[in-house]
Amino acid sequence: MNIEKAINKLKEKGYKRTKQRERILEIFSEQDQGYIPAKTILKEIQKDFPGVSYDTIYRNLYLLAEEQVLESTELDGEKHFRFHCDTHGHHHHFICTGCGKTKAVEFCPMDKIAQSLDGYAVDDHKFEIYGKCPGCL
Amino acid sequence: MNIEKAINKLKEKGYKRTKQRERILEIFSEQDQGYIPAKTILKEIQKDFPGVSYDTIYRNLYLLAEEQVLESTELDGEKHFRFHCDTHGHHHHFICTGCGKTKAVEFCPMDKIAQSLDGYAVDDHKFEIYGKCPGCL
DNA sequence: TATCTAATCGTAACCATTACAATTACATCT
DNA sequence: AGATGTAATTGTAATGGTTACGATTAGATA
Repeated sequence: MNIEKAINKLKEKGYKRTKQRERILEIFSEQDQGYIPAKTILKEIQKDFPGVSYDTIYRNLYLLAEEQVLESTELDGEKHFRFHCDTHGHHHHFICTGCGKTKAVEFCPMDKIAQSLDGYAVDDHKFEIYGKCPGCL
Repeated sequence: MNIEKAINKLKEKGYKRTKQRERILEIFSEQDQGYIPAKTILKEIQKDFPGVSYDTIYRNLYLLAEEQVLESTELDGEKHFRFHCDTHGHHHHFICTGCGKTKAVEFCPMDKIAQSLDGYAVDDHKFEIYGKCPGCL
């Protein structure tokens, strides 16, 4: 997902192109190796837009996640975001607790357990693996 | 895991038996169907110990989790706890977003993906399924 | 350019969690 | 039972991420 594509996706829904929003997308495209905490996004944007507010950061991150441009997870009580991986199908992530970088894991356990949840309505699931990547070992 | 067993486990490590700690364990044994938020534990204990402090609740919950008496997870940015399931082997949970009750899922995806993480050190993993249980549907 | 509305800013509130000094309670030993 | 050592609790405040909102600004469209 490149920036223009994302901006256009928003445009179609009536959302405007703003410098701040563009910058947020830039940050993710510059470093799309792993999940980034909201705090880090804020700090990064402040370099260009010193007066940027929390409202702007969170509103945009949540909007982008809503629109499937980003995907999010919660690590250590902080919300983290990364570009949504739409290059391949549904999958999960190994997340390095050292550097935050992720590695795709092309396996979804849901296929294996569907029948064991008869009578239950499954809305969502989370499968994440935590550890150290080769670079951090 | 009954209360006495848990208390003894702590005793062996030099931790003392206190009324508050006992009450915490009681609460979990009274309602061991699902994850309980820390906030709820606090409220419940306050009925018996009006002056109980945050420190006491969190210290005990974390201690009990550390000692494998409880297990914990984070839902909606809040820490939740439940009795540790030691009656059967390693497994995961379906968690009802309506009532919080859980259902054990006897399948761990880690077995299937071990080989795909060569060179990575896996420390932990999380697999949770969210939805509505039959009772909440 | 006028207008409409989304978006941002500045700031404060919110809320779960964490921290800590002072006090109290538990367990053990004599 | 009383003294002692240490864990545990209390009371309260700080922390930190997130959320909220009125006032202002800036895209987009005609």
